[in-house]
Amino acid sequence: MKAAPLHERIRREIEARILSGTWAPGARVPGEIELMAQYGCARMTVNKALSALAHAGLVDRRRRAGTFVARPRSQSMVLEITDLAREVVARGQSYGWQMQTRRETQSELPEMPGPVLEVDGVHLADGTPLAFEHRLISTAQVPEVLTADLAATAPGTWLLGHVPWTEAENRISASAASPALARVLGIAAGDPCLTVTRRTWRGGAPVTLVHQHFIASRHELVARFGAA
Amino acid sequence: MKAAPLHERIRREIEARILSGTWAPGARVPGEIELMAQYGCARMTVNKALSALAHAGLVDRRRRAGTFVARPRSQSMVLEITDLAREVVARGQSYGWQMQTRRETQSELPEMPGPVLEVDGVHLADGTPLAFEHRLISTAQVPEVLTADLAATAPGTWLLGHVPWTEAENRISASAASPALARVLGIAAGDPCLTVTRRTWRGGAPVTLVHQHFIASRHELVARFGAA
DNA sequence: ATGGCGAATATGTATAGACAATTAAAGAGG
DNA sequence: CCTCTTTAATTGTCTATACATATTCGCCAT
Repeated sequence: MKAAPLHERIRREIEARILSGTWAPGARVPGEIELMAQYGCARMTVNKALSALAHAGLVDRRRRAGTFVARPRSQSMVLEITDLAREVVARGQSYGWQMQTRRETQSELPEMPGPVLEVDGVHLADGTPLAFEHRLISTAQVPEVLTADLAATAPGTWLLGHVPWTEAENRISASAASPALARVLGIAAGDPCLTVTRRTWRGGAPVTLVHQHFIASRHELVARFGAA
Repeated sequence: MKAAPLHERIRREIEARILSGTWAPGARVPGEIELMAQYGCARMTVNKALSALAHAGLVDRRRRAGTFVARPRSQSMVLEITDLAREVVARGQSYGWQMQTRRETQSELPEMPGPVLEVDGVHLADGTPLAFEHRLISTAQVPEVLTADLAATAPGTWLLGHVPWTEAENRISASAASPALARVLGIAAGDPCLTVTRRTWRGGAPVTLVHQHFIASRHELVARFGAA
């Protein structure tokens, strides 16, 4: 067995009763004093357990009123957007990156104004195209990127190892491949593509804006949440 | 101003220094004793701040070694999969649900065996089709669903208000509409669709399995993370 | 009934101290 | 130079206590 800390044990036992439905949404959870007596420990210990549950959104806590099982609201899930290179390798395929264009320019886009490095390229899995990527990187925010060898390392991979982000936004959509996109990916025009548009900021300032167009038949995004 | 608790203030100040790049990934964060002296508070207080940062993945803590700024790994984002009805209404459109078939049956699917309620239907936004949904709900896990009026309330909405989940998985992909799907959605066969397949479990037992096919031009998924 | 007001109560925050667990680093021995 | 052992630094957990803060409840006056 494992010697789980007490606050962890308390947390898990309460969690189990909530998830099993023993304590229905809206039901009252025993107060800190009560649990403290029940487990024979200090209030700080049960407080830590209950605070963790509140942070996870499993319970609502209100002063004077008490602690209650939260009613499920939205399925907020963790979507792990890992590095594409890592993801491909994890699937047992070989990863490749083919940079096509790279130029420094001045962006006029309202969502990312100023000097940018613009990079286009194709991600390959086992030598065949997987996705086309068009990316802008703010050189004002990330001047070091100008010295990076983005022909050897995909920009996403490079950024992941060098720049932390504070805010990010992903938009996921589907579209039919344009003739130009189809040519680059080696598919037929009109074939469905999964498009991911990702913007990241650091402290309010835009860092990068990327469009990735995946060949629909070769890629899907998987988001998981919960116990392993 | 706000009267932020001390541990919150400490957390935010450290967080700011990490995100601004003042403290680079791998750099050492002052130890608890040092911060304790710096802020003139008890160790539990700085511990709470640092623990929160560790929980959020911003720092790594190792006994004897110290606390270090974590190097960014994967962009793990929170993808809010809200209820479709709510989402449509939030966009200022009217929401509608049109159930098409409903039958109790025995599922042979390995990922969801046993007795299930099978529901097909179309989600409407402003009266026009937005997505087709095919759903299985385990009646062993959720017997109450048999008495729910799923013609009036979309099954997703009903489930969200009645059943908590412990584990869930989303798969997001793109595909071309089959003739049958195109007919139901009122689009042309071959038009791109965004497909979301969601499975949820409660304590290891499957609760529901749903396929949602969105008309690509009318819907995209948005995932956000970070400060408002 | 109704609306305001005070008091009881549950949570939130913080302190000071103690011991346990982990493990990097220094030192001892070969 | 390498390996094993010891040491010590640092985080992890827990206690017992105290006061702060928000909010519900009931009392009281209207």
